[in-house]
Amino acid sequence: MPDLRPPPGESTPKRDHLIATAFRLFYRDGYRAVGIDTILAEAKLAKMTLYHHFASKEDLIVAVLEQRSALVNAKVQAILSEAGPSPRKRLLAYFARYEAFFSSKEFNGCPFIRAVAEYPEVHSPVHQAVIRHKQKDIATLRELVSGFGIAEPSPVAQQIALLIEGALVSAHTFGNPSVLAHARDAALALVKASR
Amino acid sequence: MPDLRPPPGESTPKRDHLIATAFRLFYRDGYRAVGIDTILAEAKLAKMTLYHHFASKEDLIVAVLEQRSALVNAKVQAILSEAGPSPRKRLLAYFARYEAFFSSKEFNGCPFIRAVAEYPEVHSPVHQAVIRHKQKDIATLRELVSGFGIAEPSPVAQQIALLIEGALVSAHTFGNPSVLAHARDAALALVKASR
DNA sequence: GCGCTATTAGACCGATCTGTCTAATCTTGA
DNA sequence: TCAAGATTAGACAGATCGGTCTAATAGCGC
Repeated sequence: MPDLRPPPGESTPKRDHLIATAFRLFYRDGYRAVGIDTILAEAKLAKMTLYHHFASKEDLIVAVLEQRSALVNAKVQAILSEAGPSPRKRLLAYFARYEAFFSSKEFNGCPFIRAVAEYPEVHSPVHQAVIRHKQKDIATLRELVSGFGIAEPSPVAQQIALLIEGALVSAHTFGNPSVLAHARDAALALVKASR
Repeated sequence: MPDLRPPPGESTPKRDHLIATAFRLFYRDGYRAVGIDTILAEAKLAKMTLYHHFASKEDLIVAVLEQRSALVNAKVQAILSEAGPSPRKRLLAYFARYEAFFSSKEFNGCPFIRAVAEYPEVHSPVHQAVIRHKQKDIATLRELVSGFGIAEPSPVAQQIALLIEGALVSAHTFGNPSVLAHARDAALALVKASR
């Protein structure tokens, strides 16, 4: 009878399906624009199933972002590990992944940046989930940059992070994935200039 | 009796007050998160006054963005004209303006980027208004960069535009205005590298 | 087979949403 | 002075929102 909520983050088929469906709709239309009824209709699940796995819509959004973050990080690490040891090749592989993302027909900007736009307060759990993800992003970039043997990799990693954030936003705004090439060129120039 | 809508864009006191109030609330909480009833209560205006001046909430949002775009452009042009002819000083003045913006207590990211996040479809009138604004932004940057006598100013202007977009997003995400310094340093490095 | 839990469909709640309508009032220029 | 347009307050509509609740059912370990 208790119908207690299972421990958060534990993967179950229904929960995963809910998260996947929610992400697709949130990413296409926006977090506030999509109601839970729409998600449930699309996922063909009952309302109580959602509230069995998640405390609230906001809680679902956080879970969506965390799952997405894990997925993205795993993909990036896989790509980097098969890119070999050359720092230049690794950086280019990193950019090549974004190129594929930008050119996919589902591309609709960065789901994390859009979440911050809709939950602007820094203390919001949604905003905090984005911060956690973007911090990992920067850590990866710092590791990438330090491969070049630069004395202080952090500032350069920060700069490249800005270029990528800008490219994500700009590609979405203009509906044009080609801006990523500018980000890549600038990143290579910055690495070269700091050696 | 007809109560026809006045020509769009024509400035009247009530209309201006409505736009100013709407911008403040939209920028603080988000476009979908703020209802028209909230705006009207804050502006102390009646509902029919809003629908006398604007066809819909979306129409109001477009007007808000257009007014903001005009305001920002005027401010930038004023700052550039008092910065004198030195291209380096002009670029630094341009960045200094962002620094003031980032550090203001009202700073909550870029209202245009946040509008695109909430109206992701490129054909949406809101999205289109953002595109118009960002195109002017890039034109200003191109003019700024061409002052350095670079052979092809466009790519460099594009790269700096990405850095600024990234800084806007990143400062909001992390609640930390200091990222702008990284953008400025990278911009200077890119200009230097392309000469 | 039994019993526990997850899941189901859907009614229901109170709040909120955008937008329309009315009817009275204020403002202002001819 | 008077008529036309602008503005008012607020009721109202119809839809949707997130979330709760019930009662029946489905699935599964023992």
